[in-house]
Amino acid sequence: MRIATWNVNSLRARLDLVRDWLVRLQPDLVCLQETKVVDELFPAAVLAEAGYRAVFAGERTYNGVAILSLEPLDDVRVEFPLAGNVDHRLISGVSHGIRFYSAYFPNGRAPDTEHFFAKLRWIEKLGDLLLGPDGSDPLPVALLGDFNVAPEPGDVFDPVQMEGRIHFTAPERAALTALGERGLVDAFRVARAEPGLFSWWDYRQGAFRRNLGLRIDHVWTSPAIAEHVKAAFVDIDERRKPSCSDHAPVVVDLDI
DNA sequence: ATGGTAGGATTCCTA
Repeated sequence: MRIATWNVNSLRARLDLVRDWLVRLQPDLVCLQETKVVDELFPAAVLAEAGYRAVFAGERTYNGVAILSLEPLDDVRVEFPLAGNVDHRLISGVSHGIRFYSAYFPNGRAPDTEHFFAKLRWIEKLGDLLLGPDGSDPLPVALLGDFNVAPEPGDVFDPVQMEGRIHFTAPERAALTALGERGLVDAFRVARAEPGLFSWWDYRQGAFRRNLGLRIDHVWTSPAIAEHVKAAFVDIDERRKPSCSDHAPVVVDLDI
């Protein structure tokens, strides 16, 4: 089974790239973030032509998540981890006996702002939602998405320069560590231990050309699923193309 | 320290 996550930064702006990528890579399931489209305008027909079903939860201009799959998903849920926040950042469905989540974590904007603390709370509440207060979900879980956090020094272009900046602060990394300790494994890292495997580069300042990237897009799974990881890669070619997203797809191959 | 590029709905907001 090939699974992937891709923050497309507007699905309609990226539709040709996404469709061509699906046809070429043939993933079984793809989690998208920042679709930036209301459900009424979701381009389901174009994706269906490429052979993919879609479930989605979007809004105007911002946020928006979807899961594309070759096989239909069961028991689809649209959820809002943080009470009072209606950003469309989380959708899930069941396939192959696994609950797959497409998640768009809050950006946080800048350390020690209200948005930053809301990000930390959102991550904590996501853990409650995925794994329950006692870490018990009846199904194994796969959490794919734009986590907006680089967990380790090898996940940022310069850990000294980045230390304490948004995406690489101690509280953000601690929030991810706590989430993992509830029963999730970085499945990408099962196959790929080396530093510098970035998934996002800012559009500005020639960041991609200079490889000033971060690994903030992740595939985390229950331990029983992580045992089945056979390969993983960032499809960096998608970041070189005209009119590309600022994120590249992250792909994990499982022998299930 | 600041601002830089991109997308989307409209002269700014978010990332």
